[in-house]
Amino acid sequence: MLQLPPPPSTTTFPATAFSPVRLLFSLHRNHFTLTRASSLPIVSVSTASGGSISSLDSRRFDFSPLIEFLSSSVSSITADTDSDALPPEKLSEEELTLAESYNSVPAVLWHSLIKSLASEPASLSTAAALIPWLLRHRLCFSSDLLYSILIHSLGRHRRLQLALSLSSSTPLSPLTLNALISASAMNSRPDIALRILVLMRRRGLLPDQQNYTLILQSLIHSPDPPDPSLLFLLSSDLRSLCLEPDARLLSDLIVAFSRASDPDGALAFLAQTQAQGITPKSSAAVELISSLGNAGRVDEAEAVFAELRHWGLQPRTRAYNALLKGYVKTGALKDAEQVLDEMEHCGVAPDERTYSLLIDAYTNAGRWESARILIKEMEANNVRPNSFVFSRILASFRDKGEWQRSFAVLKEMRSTGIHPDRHFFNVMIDSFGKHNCLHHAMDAFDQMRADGITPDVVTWNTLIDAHSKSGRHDQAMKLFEEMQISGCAPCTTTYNIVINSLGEQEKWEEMKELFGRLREQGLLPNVVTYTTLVDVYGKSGRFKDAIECLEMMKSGGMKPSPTMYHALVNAYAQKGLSDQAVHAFRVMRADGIKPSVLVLNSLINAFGEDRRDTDAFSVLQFMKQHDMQPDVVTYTTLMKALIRVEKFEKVPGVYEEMILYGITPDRKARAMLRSALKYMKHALS
DNA sequence: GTAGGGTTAG
Repeated sequence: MLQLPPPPSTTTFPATAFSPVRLLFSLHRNHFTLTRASSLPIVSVSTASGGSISSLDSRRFDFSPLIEFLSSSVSSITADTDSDALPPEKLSEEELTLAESYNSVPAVLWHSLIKSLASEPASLSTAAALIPWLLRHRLCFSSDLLYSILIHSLGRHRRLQLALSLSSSTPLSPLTLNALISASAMNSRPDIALRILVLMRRRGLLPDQQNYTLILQSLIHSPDPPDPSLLFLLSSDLRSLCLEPDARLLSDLIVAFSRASDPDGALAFLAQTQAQGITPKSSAAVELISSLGNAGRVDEAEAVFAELRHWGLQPRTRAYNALLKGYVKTGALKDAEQVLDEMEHCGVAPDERTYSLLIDAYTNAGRWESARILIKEMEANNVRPNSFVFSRILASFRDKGEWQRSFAVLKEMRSTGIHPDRHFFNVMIDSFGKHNCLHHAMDAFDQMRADGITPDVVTWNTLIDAHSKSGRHDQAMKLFEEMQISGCAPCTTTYNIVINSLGEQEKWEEMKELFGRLREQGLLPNVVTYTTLVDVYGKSGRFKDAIECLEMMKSGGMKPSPTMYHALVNAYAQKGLSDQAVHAFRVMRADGIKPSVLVLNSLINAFGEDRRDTDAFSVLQFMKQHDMQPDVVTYTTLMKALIRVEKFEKVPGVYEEMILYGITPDRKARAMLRSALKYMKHALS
């Protein structure tokens, strides 16, 4: 039995509490909310303060015959599109009588019936069938309004695909398009929402302002940072709209650009906010400070932080943390320490993140003792350190090559009563692996499992790569098998690691087979996959195969990365094929990739190996002209080029220039100079 | 104005 409940006499609906079906009423006028406990959808109406619905108060409508009729004829209605066009007189007597009985149902009730039917998977098709039926019998008008209600409801119930497929059979009016935009945004597909928005604008239609907010919210709430191209599209569209965004929209824009690592975009909207006389939300300012800090732009981060006070807002822990992050990032330890002092001065309590950031800074600066003291201070202030801090410390030691300290970190951690988590173990295994201590890596792996932590795909990948990198390819393959037996599904990264391993062994057939298996598993090769292939083929002189992989990637719609071209240029360089290297370099630039010091170093190597020392030095000129800082590899490679053409006497000058530029020579650079001097002496004697 | 951080592959 499907019916509207009798109108309640008060706004508290005491009768419904005892009803066999539980109804929830919204407090808003003309707002329909419902939950159902029976198998049939219930339509309920809140009539808190009268209004258009109050005239219905004495009526009850039973929709169950209609729903029964629609659900039994759903297939014929949807399959036979002509039925929509049938005039009512050609329909059965039974249907006409049925339609007749709903003559006096007001539009709002039809709307809520559509909503409630669309909220349940079982009655979705009935909802879709109801609309043409209503139109056919002229019981309710404005087809696009009805469809937009249905689309909205589908969007709200995570049925975006259905909403989109519905749009193909619906006239795309501003109403339905707006509904589709909102449904896409609510289902975390800002990309689709934006596509529809662009479509609307091309037709000269104005999207609802609310939709911009929805799209932005969807971009902001996604776990990944917002796609810069989507943000660009959205903001240029907003500009062309010539409308003043409201405070919320502006703050969301600042947050979105900050999260997309585009502080300039965020700053532009901050300026606009202030120009409109609006104070931005402090959460937006915090995101901006954090983004500026990440980019190493601490001065500007400080300025925004100062603005916060200027707006009359008292910075809280989060704002301080954002500022602190910038100082830690740029290694400004003194400033970082001052933040903590100022927090204390202003009575703002540091939290776990505040301490973590500072501990991170101390560890990066090699001040392990200071970090330890801070951990103690943290405990004293009842802020519990967690596995995160220790993972960071561990990673810092790993990057410094101080893998031996892993044991001390683990000990310290355990003494603080913190259990290492999976993340911590993964970093630890990686640290041992990167420094060729496979026994320790395996011990950590065993320890992890003994602690009841199941290795994840990162754990296995790290282990497999560690073995492969130290030349134990067979062991790497064994672990790859073991991983799968344990029930851990390999990901694209796993395949990339194993493909690299096989490529280094020049096991081309097995490598191709694995590349095929990657796709069979429903995984997709990524830029790293293709770069790995280019790299291993290139290094063994199989340039034709390498180019083929590059083309395969491009035809797959993937943008080649700088690393990809670097692999190719490097491969040609090592074989002394300088013309080919130059060609690859040109293709790279044609693809819109800015040359990096890395790829230019390879180009220098290509010329050097091909005895074209003058060309090698012109690359150095190119670097200087384009404001790129040559590094120790640049100069070492140049010295090597000179030695190759036996211009030993020029080598010391290059070495001196390097030192003049403030570059510290490493072991290889010194060795290069020594061998030049040795040859010179030999030539003189 | 109640949310922000860590790990693997070229």
